[in-house]
Amino acid sequence: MQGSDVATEELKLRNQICFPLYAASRLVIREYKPYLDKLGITYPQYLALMVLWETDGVTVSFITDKLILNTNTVTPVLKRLEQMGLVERTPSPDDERSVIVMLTRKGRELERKAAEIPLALAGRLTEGPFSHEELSALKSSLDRFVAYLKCRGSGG
Amino acid sequence: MQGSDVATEELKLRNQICFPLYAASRLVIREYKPYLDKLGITYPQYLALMVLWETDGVTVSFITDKLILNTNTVTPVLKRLEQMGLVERTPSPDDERSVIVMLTRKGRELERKAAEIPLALAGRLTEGPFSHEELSALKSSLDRFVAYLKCRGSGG
DNA sequence: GTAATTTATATCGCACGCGACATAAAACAG
DNA sequence: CTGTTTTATGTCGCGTGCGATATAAATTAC
Repeated sequence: MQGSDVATEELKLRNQICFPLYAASRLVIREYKPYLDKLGITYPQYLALMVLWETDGVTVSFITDKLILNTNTVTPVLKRLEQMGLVERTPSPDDERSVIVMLTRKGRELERKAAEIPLALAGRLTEGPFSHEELSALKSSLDRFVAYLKCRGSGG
Repeated sequence: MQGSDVATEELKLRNQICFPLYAASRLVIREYKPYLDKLGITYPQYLALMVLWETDGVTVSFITDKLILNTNTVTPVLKRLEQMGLVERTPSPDDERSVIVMLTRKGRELERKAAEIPLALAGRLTEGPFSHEELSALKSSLDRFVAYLKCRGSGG
């Protein structure tokens, strides 16, 4: 009977990890919202811009790989960023199938305005009851979690 | 200069916690998909049903509180579950504003079919390079994370 | 008791997120 | 070189997720 209880507990534990992940993800994005609103962008748009701020002039598939998202999600995001005048999309001369995404001057300027965001978010977390060690361990586990689950999508 | 570096590192750490959360959430939901497809339901629909499997005959706001979602998200989910014949929505006799959500026989029967899901997901995680301690610590941190951020939404 | 306010739920619009499918260019097979 | 396959990107449809707003019932103010 006791062995069964332990198994049940482990089952509960692993089952319940999924909902906290789902809830935490939405809640943290909600923390970003007031700062992103000031820039007039959404969180996925911010993610795409962060990729470009680190490496400008990359293909769509480079961005989908970094964000672990499909083309059918990233393409509309990039089109909206283009409509806002933050990026430009041009076919690659090397491979006409590929599309090169480049920041405009306006897109590069937004990086400076966005610099306050990680500062502000870090402040919000240090206000809370989280030690540096706990956040470090959390990030480390999440990174391994993502690395493990990532490859199970398109063949691994 | 070194003090500044430490600050920069902390900033990076806390900034980068958000993306792993976002990615992990989507990737874990993707792991659920094949099992939920067999039941013909989505992950948010599964969450709503889990609330009802634990406590049947509750109000819409009870479900929104449990799932930390707004009415404008939960109502369409419940209407789809109603269209599938899994739940029934009836105005509360006590308070005509409230809507009581009850499982149908079909909705209760689905619980047994869904029992394999946590088993299967637990299997997938134990296959991976995650110790019981790590998963336990991850869940613990996420729960505190959610509890901390939850109250900052509608007044705390 | 009537008016103003709060509360529970729902509607609307927009932006994802993704499965299924389409299209066009590159690579490959013969 | 021509036909097939693969690859990169895009379109379409559906189901969230949420801000803004609507509606109706309960509560409160007076």
